[in-house]
Amino acid sequence: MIKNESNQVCHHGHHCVLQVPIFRELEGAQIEEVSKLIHTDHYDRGTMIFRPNQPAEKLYVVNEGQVKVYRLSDNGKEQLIRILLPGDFAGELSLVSVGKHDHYAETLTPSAICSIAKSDFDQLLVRYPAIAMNVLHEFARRLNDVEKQATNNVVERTEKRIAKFLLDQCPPEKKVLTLPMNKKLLASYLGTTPDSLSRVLHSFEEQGWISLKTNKIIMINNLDALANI
Amino acid sequence: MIKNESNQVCHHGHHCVLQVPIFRELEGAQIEEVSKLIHTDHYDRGTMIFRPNQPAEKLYVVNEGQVKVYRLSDNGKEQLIRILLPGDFAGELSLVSVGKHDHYAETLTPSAICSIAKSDFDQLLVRYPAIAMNVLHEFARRLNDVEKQATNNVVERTEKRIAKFLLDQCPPEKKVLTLPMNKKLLASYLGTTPDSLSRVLHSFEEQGWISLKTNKIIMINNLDALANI
DNA sequence: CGCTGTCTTGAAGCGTTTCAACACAAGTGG
DNA sequence: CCACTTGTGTTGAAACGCTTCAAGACAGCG
Repeated sequence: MIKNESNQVCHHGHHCVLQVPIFRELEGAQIEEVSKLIHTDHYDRGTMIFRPNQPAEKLYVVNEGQVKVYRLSDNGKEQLIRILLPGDFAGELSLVSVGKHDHYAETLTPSAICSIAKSDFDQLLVRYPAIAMNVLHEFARRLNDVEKQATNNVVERTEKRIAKFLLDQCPPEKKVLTLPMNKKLLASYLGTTPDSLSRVLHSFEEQGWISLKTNKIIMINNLDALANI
Repeated sequence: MIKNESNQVCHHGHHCVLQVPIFRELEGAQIEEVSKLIHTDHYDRGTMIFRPNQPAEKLYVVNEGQVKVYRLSDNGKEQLIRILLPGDFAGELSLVSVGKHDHYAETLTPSAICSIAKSDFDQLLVRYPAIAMNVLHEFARRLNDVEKQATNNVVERTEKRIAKFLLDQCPPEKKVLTLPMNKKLLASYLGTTPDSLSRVLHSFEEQGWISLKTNKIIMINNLDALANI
């Protein structure tokens, strides 16, 4: 058992596999087998896991830490696609014939990341239908999320997108939320600029709907007002 | 064999199954089995296949025709998610636990659509890993498409998005493209308004980069100019 | 403590939408 | 087959929302 810089605990061997949701149904000897195919690496903060035009030959599963997946537009802007948390995976392009990544994956914190070669993973899927089903469900969930966000970003005003995000993130009954990333990234995720995001948040605060506690902690005072923007 | 209003041919029974890409590896008795679980319906133009808040209990596969899948934003705007062509499927939410649709699916032309109950489909996936793999690949491909378009819509200017779309649609060597939908829908797909789309297309024409032949046929005269906007 | 990067704030500018009015195309019924 | 109807496409002028840029405040981290 190892402790890395981010104070998260990492188990080697079998437990790595068990922690990953898509492998949750495995038992006994199966775990042994799967474990042999998986390789876990530890990365410092700010490490590039893969970049565009690199051959996509592995599937990556985040075990600990956070990884940002983003794209660079022609005009050089960074557009955040999503933040991977433990259990999330990336590199799904390696599952299809198009063999090149077209986005970046970069660690935000020190991270432990499992990787499986495409060929090995293909065999696992055939051998253990339960894994394939888990992956399928995860894909369906993500497909829905992305489609939802895509339409949102295009159709709704910036103010509304931000309000919606706050409501989504706000845990029920708690009314206090911690932003999962800094505001520069959040702005990119919401399809706006840090400048506009800052302006909107402060205007919400002026109206008394929220209170900005620290840079990453926000208190919601008026859920209804935010919902009705 | 039946001919419907759109002059497309529909085979009943086994052939319906064979036409669907995700079932392409099936043979002989397997086709028999799968065919029993699939029900094919014919719909007129403008029929709603499913709508939000309806329980999602079936997976739909388009056999013939076109189906538009869209969402309605709070402010009532229709945002096109995608157009389903023969072989494409919808209702993937029925694969995950969240049991409600949150978008609309409506036929654009007279269509033949296969449906499979969620429970039956689940069994098929477990029984025939090849089907699961096909679905997985299709999901990965779509996930990538949607993510790409989502970032595009947010980061790039309207002009550039439209130019990119034209280039994407333009068949290599042919330089003539037929729009897959009318301009109202296309505008929604590209995250803009019919007004703006019209303006941009006509400005492209004024510069000599394209020629608007009919409402749905466009000739590309200068690929490089469009690519370098 | 001082450096570096992030966050904030104002003023100016630009792209895009909106609205209304008209042209046009497609589909319907006499 | 033509006139009618309905919906889609076009065009201009005005208004709006958002980004941009620059400059300063602040926070995090060595």
